[in-house]
Amino acid sequence: MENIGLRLKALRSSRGLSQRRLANESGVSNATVSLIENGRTDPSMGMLKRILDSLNVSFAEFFAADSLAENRFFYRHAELAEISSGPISYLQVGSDLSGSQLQILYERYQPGADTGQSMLSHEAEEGGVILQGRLEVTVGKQVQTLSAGDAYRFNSSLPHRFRNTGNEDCLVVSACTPPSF
Amino acid sequence: MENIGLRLKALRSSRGLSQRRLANESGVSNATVSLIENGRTDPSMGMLKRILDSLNVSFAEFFAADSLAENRFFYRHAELAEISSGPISYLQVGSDLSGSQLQILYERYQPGADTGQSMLSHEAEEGGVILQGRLEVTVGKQVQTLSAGDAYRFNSSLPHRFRNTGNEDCLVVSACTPPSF
DNA sequence: ATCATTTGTTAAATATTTTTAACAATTCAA
DNA sequence: TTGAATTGTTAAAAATATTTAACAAATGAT
Repeated sequence: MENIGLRLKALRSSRGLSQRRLANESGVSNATVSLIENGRTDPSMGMLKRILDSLNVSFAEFFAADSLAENRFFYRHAELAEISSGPISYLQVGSDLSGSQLQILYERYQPGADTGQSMLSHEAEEGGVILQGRLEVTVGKQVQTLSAGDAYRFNSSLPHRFRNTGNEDCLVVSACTPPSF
Repeated sequence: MENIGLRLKALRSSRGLSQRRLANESGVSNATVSLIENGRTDPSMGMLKRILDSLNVSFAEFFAADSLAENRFFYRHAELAEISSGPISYLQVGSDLSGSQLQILYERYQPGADTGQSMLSHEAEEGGVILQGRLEVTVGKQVQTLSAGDAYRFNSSLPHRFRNTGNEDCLVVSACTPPSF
């Protein structure tokens, strides 16, 4: 049950809980949590259920990530999938987009962060809304600096580039169809 | 874990398997299957997985029925839920219809099978298509004998009755909204 | 630095599940 | 009807999971 352990560990740490804290709230021992997470035991349904209950996660939700096509509707911020970090971090809504036509990202650009001038393009359509900071967006030969509340939208086949020209982090929510990476 | 046992039992019998047969193909003892089905034990995830594997059902699929609104879209014939057997057998598309407005059934009437003249009615709307055999349908004061390709449709508040007047099994696909049982 | 918490892990004791092996009840064939 | 095979169930034995209680390592506060 290696897989179950890994998934539980990810779920617990995404909520910022310690093994003991989770164990207490679940009514199981901390040893149980440890053994399950490390795949050193084959937990009973009852144990797993008690733990998932205290996390407000149903069996269905817990195992939903199994299906290739995801069937989850709601995601806590801590559950967003970090598909890239560094000067630009991308948090994706949903972890498995196979079979999906839509990709939604929560992006954070550190000051000076730049997607580069490579101007790479791909066959898709994308757009986004700026939440905080300043973002210089280049599409084709046009350049604009956007700030909180502004938005963009274009065909991804046009060369494009993003750059944080401000001195604070820039936050963006973007969407792309079909998913680009 | 009462609920899980019932679901497993439904799943197994819908495939026409005995406890021993399923146990052998899963590599567990028949006692385990019996204990789980009757809720007399709290099975380990490993045991449940071995059993579900041999049924070609993933955890995600098995627990998907947990969500009140089902999120499955496709059902193999062997997965239809047998909600009644005997002279008239009803196979339902989907096992949990709570929250759903539509019930779809695959019905088999043995020769002579009769829903009875009780003419009970309920507040709903229903209809169906005959696939094979002959079916005498009574609605209010009207009587018709339908055969393959024919169909029916009426408000369930009218008294109605179904009877197989032919000498071969009669197959019907019906729909009802809201679900009647 | 030091002490006190808190972290995750693990061995031994306990509790539970799982198997083995039997049982009665049913089904099928002759 | 009979015997043989299959059904689902269950008690006792065997195997395994869970808890208790300890440990070392990391963290935080004074």
